[in-house]
Amino acid sequence: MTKVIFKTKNSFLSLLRIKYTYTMFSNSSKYAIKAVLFLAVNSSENHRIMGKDLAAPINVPQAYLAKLLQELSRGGIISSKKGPKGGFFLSKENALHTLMDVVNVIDGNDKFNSCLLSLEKCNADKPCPLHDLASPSRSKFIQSLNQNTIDEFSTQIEQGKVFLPL
Amino acid sequence: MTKVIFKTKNSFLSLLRIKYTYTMFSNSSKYAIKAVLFLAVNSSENHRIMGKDLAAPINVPQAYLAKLLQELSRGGIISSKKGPKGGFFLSKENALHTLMDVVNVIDGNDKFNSCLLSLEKCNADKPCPLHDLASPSRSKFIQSLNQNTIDEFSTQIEQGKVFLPL
DNA sequence: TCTTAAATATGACTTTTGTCATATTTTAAT
DNA sequence: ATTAAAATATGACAAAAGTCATATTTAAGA
Ligand code: FES
Ligand code: FES
Repeated sequence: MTKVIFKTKNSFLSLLRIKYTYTMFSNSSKYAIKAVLFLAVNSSENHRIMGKDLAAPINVPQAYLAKLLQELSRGGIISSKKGPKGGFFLSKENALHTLMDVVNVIDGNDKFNSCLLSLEKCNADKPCPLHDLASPSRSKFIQSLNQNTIDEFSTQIEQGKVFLPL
Repeated sequence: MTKVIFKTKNSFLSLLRIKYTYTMFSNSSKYAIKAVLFLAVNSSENHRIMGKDLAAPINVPQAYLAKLLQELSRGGIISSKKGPKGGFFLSKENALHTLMDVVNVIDGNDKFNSCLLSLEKCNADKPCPLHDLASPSRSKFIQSLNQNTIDEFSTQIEQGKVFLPL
């Protein structure tokens, strides 16, 4: 028997969210990336966006997002202005960061550099059984997380080549 | 100031283990995969291996591994025999399972089929900004998790093409 | 049959991650 | 100056993942 308790609107909504999938990103990082990219496309120095207006379009719990935005702001990934007419935005310099910078701020550094199975560094000379299956593409993926700027991603979005997910 | 308390030998050892890296596998799944592959190479119907003799060579905490082995056994991924001279082993049929079967038993099903960023299914028609970077290789990887049998992996290990990590 | 060696079941506990709420600080506008 | 609207700091709490320990069950061998 499944027991469900409805406490608040948010906890109800969270039932609809799919959690904990194997994507190498923590939920927090995913949320943060979505927020940053949304800001990249929709905000600017003089068009700031409030936390609560950001939460809905990217489908992230408002209170949780608030916390993430604060971490991103502290980490220099996004900019903000307090008070009335305040909000969050991406400066030109902010947009030069990479997505790896985003996850480093949210989840800490050095999460991507080890073997799929072992505790050692991934090593082509003594590959684990999954190395050849995963490693070439994996390192390419990690490389673009490290190299492509947020600005580049937002250009792709503006050109309609890729889409910002809910 | 870092405060470290040494409680037991195992909790000391666990300090040496690298935890929580972004590899799409949970620690439990990684441990389970290592255990299964080790059994595939080193055990047979009439050469069973005890839990405690398995823990050391694959560098997994003994008590934790015990629990995983029990789940794997219940899930039909590995075989076991109780009592003196008992232990764990892989039958011929066991070895026909895939690594995806292993992680399904340990972490539950349907962990691999969603977009890196969104809650929707990954969708080539409306790709998220990371889709093209990750998806082609990712689906190939997932496909071989689903198709290659444990037997095939163990052959590769026996041929010295790949190695079982600590 | 008794003893002993093994897996099994069960669950307590810890750490990490995810979630939500609230008091404080800053600043624009009146 | 005062007010109100925003971010910020802080932390309580919940859920999931990881870790460890112990009592029970099964079966081999004396
Ligand atoms: S050695 Fe395991 S992924 Fe490279
Ligand atoms: S749409 Fe996001 S990974 Fe495919």
